[in-house]
Amino acid sequence: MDADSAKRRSVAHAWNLTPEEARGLQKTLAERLILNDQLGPVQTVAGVDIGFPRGRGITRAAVVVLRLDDLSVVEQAVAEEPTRFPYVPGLLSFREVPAALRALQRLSRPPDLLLCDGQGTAHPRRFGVACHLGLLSDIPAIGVAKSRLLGEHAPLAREKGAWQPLRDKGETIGAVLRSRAGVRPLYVSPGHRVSLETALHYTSACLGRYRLPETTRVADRLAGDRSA
DNA sequence: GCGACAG
DNA sequence: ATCTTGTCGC
Repeated sequence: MDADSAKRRSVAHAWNLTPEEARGLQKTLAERLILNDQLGPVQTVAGVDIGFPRGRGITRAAVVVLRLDDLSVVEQAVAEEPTRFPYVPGLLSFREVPAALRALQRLSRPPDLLLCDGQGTAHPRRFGVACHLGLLSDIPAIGVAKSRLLGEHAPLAREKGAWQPLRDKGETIGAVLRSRAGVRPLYVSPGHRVSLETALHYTSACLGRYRLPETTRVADRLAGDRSA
């Protein structure tokens, strides 16, 4: 094999996985997902985001827990780890999940719901980062991505709250949601223990004055450079 | 073979 | 994701 593929394989080896094996694992794990509502009363929602400070080879995961009723911050946690997997479209979770799980474990109490930065089922094998993190942590999870990985949808009305199903190969894999009038839509999809309808409901409930949910905005800052 | 491609 | 200031547009 050439030098590049050799390097990718060695990095992936930290997970004992080649990209091909990772795809196979996604298909296996996807069978265990719960895609209907199996969650209790939601009082706290956690925003999860990952950052890569100055390309220094480390992955920083930030988790911020907010109260659903007033979106005030309850608790936050950060975890850093050496980056052990390259960015490969469709395999994002293998890069972000390890640090995210560690940050979650540092919370004094698990949140009732996870709002992840990235896709849930709106993924080639229906197993985006929100599915991976939700399944491994066993916490209901929703994927809220800033851009599209795959799928098509009908034209979206310009006003806030407008949404359309996101489809791929004849199935609905998520939805595009206009979080603010005229802005680029959000790509919302179930991660684990949540239906699409419920995913849209809680994503809308976390919206404040900006395009992105407050949960991910706060987590963004923590995962960013100048903090921690 | 030629694009597309979460973060 | 990250590199980075001012600038075009509503």
